[in-house]
Amino acid sequence: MSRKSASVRREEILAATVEEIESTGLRTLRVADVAARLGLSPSLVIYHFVTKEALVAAAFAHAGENDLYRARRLAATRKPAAQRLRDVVQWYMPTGSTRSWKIWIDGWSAGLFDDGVKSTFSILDREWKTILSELIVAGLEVQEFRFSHAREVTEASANGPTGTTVSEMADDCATRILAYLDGLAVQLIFNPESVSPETLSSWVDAFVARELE
Amino acid sequence: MSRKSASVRREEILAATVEEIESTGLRTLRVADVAARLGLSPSLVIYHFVTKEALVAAAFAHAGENDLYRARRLAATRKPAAQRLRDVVQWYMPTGSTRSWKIWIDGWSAGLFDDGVKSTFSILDREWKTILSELIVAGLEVQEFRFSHAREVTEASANGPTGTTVSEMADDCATRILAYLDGLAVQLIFNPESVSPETLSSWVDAFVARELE
DNA sequence: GGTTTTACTGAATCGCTGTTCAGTTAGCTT
DNA sequence: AAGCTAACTGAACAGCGATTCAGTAAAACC
Repeated sequence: MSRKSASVRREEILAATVEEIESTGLRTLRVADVAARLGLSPSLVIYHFVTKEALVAAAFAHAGENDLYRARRLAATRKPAAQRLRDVVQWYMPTGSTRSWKIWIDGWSAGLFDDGVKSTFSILDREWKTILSELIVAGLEVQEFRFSHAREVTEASANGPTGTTVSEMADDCATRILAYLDGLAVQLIFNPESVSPETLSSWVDAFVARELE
Repeated sequence: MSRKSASVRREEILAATVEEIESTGLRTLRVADVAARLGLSPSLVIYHFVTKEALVAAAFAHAGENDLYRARRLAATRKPAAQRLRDVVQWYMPTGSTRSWKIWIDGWSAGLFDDGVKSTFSILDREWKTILSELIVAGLEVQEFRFSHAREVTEASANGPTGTTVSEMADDCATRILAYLDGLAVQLIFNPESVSPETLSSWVDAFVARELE
């Protein structure tokens, strides 16, 4: 039987874990199933990750970083900022299969009462916000975006008109966009008949346009 | 030891289950803990609900119906439609404690791979949409709301301009509002430092205003 | 007051699954 | 080629927790 270096095996196991979570969910995740998926013994999984809890936490971080990696590449193109923003948003969206989204909903649930997972999600979320926020700022600088609306919203809030920098406003804007995307993903899973992927996509476009017109 | 009628006991057990889920989450929910919360034997819980899975499903439906009941009352006031819409939206929002929201995130996760729970959530979601949708239609009739924006969005979508009734448009509008609320709730839980309840509230107001200006 | 129904319990069961551990062997080093 | 390190396995363990079941006693009913 072929042996592999620890780092390679760990990667394989993480990938298998992610697949397993996506296909059957966290509730019924068994270490044995992850191992079986690779034709390995359950002991090996524990050998590499010490505990199931740690395995799960690592798997979420792994999946999250993968998505982020792709997003960062999309954000680093030479296209105009507006287009790059669109690309990144499209990538975040549950366009094709809702399958890949299920893992995040499962992850939220796990994060509710597990501080390790929770902080992983906080971090991933902030990374996404940073990507979007920077794209927004970039677009503002080249005047692809206005910001009329966001400014108005921010000034109406309790913060008061002073002390809100452009980047803070962009952060908030990113937060709103991501929130909308998350919420729509949930809708897509629980009421797929009421929202088709296409309408969903157009709604998101409209939302972004309203934020940055 | 005091005995109670089956229906009363069931209610008690459901309430206790909801509390238990809210405080420690679904992952670690044990029948024994629910029973202990009421000073009863675990066997009794099973006696009434046959299986843990059924108990959990019933608990979600129970909690959901409770929230809906309150929402319907808020929607049936004599206030102007705009105000009632506000009230219902505020009630849906995670204003005070995020605690009550955790159960829904847990519920989504459970619904991902449990068709019983999933359909419960579909139903609850449709109920919420109906409430909002009817309020929107009511507001339109009295011309408290315009609908300029929503019309424009709908016509831009793949459906084509024909065949979209007012009530369909209101439904879609409700879907978008609920999605935004769901997404913001998730944000509030995983990045409470980046969004205060107040700003969140103002964002929602702005969103609704944009939809119905 | 007796009988039946039905809420309720305690203890035992039983399956499941994460984890341990003693041992095996592939593959690198020298 | 010998030896060491580290990946890997199989079988056993262990604990948890849902479910069962035989039995108890409140109510409800007559």
